[in-house]
Amino acid sequence: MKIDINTRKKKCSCMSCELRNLVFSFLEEADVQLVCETREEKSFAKGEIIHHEGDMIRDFKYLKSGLVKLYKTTSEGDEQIITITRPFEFVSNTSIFHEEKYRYSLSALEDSIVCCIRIDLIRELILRNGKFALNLISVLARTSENIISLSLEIRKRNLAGRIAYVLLYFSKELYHSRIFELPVSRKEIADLISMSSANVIRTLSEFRRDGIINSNGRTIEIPDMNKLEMISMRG
Amino acid sequence: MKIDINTRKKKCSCMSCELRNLVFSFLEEADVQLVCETREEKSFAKGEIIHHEGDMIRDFKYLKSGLVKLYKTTSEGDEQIITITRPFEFVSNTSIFHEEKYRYSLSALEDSIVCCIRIDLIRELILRNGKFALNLISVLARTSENIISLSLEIRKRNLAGRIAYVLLYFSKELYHSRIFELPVSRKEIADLISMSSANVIRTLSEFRRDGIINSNGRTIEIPDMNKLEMISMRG
DNA sequence: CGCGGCTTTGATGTTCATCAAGTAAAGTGG
DNA sequence: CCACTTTACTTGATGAACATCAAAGCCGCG
Repeated sequence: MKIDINTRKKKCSCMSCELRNLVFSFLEEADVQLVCETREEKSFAKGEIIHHEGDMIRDFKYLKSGLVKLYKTTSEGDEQIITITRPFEFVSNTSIFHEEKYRYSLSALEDSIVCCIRIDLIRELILRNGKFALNLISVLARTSENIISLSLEIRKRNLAGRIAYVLLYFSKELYHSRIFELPVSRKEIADLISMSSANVIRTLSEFRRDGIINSNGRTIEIPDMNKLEMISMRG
Repeated sequence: MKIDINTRKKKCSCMSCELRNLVFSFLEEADVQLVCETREEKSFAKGEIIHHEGDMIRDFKYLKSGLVKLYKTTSEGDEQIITITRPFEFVSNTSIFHEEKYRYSLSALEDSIVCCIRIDLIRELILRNGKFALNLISVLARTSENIISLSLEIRKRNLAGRIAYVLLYFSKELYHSRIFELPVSRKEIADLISMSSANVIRTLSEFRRDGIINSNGRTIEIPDMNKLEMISMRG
């Protein structure tokens, strides 16, 4: 599905937005109105970059729909993927409150809609609404904790364990299904778990040969969760 | 230096505390007084555990002096060190605002003093003081970003690069000196960079043989920063 | 002074990266 | 729409990097 550049900015009602409960649950009606009027909703097609590391931070962004990856490009030019997240889990790069520029890049793995609210407005709301501030701290903390936790889970495993972990993550956390379409290339899995793409492919092939998964291109089926969980645990 | 258990709780004036500027710069005098009256200052000897993962969270903690490590114990029983920090950089595990129990353990690498403020009081201050909240968000975000950044720096390097990076971190960030005492065992370095302790030792020996460092037990001297930086960059 | 933990070094084998070569798939331009 | 180009994927072979195991020395502590 291609997205026309003219549809980049559109409006809907914030009052009924399902995400209002996540971040803006403690705002009064008037403030919700204020947010609603000044915000911009932007659509990004699969593969598009939402922001680059080094870009000036102007907006507080959260994901309304789609799937994104947060990543950093090393000086050698390869990507380190920090996290892959969906709406309701992802809010924003936490550096927005203490830095001028983004540390990490963000791009869309699926067609995505991002809601952008001026960071100045968020600051203002924090200043005058304690409940909003307290809730926001909690949401931001959760986002960071998820990233840290993911990194710990990955770094303690070997190649097979990492891949099993990632497949289970996609299956259980993102798609809630035993069958799903991988939203990423083999290379991107490699960039997420810090292994070579050749070995990611090899391991997926071995899983297929051993009946741990059925796969066809990016379609993955997990016939027996327990087997994969065993590999994830002992790897 | 041994610390008597009776000195665990002591008081000093918060008004003049150098850390007031970091976290409590936007409190009014009366609130600083309130914090000062209810807080507890606890001393921990080198090696003591400040809290275990799984402990109930009651306090907002920050480090007044000393050096601590934040870590997680895996189901196999080995430690993954998340970060090693000093005062002025470290504030607290960010899970305090959205979880009941600590996710990670914290222990003292050097004799340390931790200032403990009831989390309820911090919440109250957030609710009624927007500037305090905004500043706190910024400090918490910085803490998380440092952890994420460290993990990215480590995971993109090989063994020698990781060790060079860690030595430079100790030298430049923690001790601001070309000569310093390692605050951690070889095994703890291994737990920080996710490598085996035997290979950490081997690499340090090689660095010594090659004149990259001079070392005697835990004393490390870096005769030529550039050499180590070269290894850190290309590794 | 003897015990246990940390450190050190060597030998061995496993794991993983790299290189290369080929195939499939997907976009691109005429 | 087809030929072309590019990118993603796949597999095997090779070697480098790293873990593991083992034995010995050192040090601090009770």
